[in-house]
Amino acid sequence: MLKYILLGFLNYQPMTGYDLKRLVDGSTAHFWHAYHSQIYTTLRKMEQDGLVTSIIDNSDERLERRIYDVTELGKSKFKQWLGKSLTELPPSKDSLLVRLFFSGSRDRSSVLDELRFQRQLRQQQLELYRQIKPEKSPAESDLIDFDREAKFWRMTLDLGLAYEQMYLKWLDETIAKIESF
Amino acid sequence: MLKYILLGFLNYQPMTGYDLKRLVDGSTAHFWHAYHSQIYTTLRKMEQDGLVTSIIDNSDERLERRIYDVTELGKSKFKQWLGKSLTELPPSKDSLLVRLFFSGSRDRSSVLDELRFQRQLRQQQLELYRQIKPEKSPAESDLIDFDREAKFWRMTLDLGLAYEQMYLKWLDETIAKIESF
DNA sequence: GGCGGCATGTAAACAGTTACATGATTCC
DNA sequence: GGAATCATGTAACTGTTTACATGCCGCC
Repeated sequence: MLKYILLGFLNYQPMTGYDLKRLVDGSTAHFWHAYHSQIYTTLRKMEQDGLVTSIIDNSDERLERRIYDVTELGKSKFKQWLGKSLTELPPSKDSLLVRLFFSGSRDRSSVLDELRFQRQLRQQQLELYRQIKPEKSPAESDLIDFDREAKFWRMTLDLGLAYEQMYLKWLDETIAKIESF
Repeated sequence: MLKYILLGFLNYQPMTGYDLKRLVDGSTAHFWHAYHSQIYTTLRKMEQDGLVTSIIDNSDERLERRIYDVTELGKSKFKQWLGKSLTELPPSKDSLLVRLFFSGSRDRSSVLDELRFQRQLRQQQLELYRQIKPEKSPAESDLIDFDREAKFWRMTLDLGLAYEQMYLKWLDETIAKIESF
């Protein structure tokens, strides 16, 4: 999956691993995050597979930057991937729910502390989403063609917002339930 | 993570890999799914690590069933894990959103087809959740102590229901938006 | 002088997925 | 007779995470 995210961004412009990391953090991280280590190794793998090429930029003298660009093969594989619709629900994984599921034997206060802390984090995440303006940029404004692109970005952000609000509501209800046990 | 789910279930009763697979499918799969292959290999790994023991049951003659039971070490590791609260938001991954994010270059009809199909799947998932009654059982009713346990199970199910409803609403809105481009 | 951020990567471990494999029983 | 489900597992691969590693620059 990460492979396609990187191809997707490289379609806009050649970039370094670090640029890609920032783009991912500023946009797709909310529904697909990646560590820098994975980005660098995936780029190397993609180069071996002929999906991207890289050149070393020494213009800065003291720092070597490897700039990646997508190849024709990369472009076609990306389009191929976009062309094949998902036919299943993406599986979701939520370790908080796993923990709650098995919390029958835990102290009430311990469970409540955990849920209240998650509530804080969700609230912060919601504020963060609210500050994002897709009209302006996904961290690197001028890279991307913002007619159609921004609309799709906006839609994914809308789900993020709805998700956090739903989650907060559920946390509040769940905390209240446990308090009244 | 799967390790703790398996320990959690084995705390109720000794079981085979297949029993665990069914329990997972009938309860935690909505927030943490696992393939049978992973369950079997994880159980072997856990046995090596001393978290569980297994005995081979030949009572059936034609079929060898390996029955796993949690050890004291397994029980204590499980409690230790439950004791350490999550301090971060569990990362979420949703490949549909990745695809939508990069759908600026796609045909409108292709995106719409994909979203409409996801809508169907989400609707089915919602119906499925609505049929689940935690009061009755998580597939194997008599295994579990259903005072406190069922309440926590119910809470995770509530999130599943809220999630599907939120997702359906977002899909409807998003489909409408794309239709009106 | 120390800290944080920029910028790059590798290595090892762990987790998860897909494919292969077998054989019995039950339902149509 | 064939398909589906029960029931068990292994092997190979892919993907992800954590830890290790380095060195510069700018700020306080």
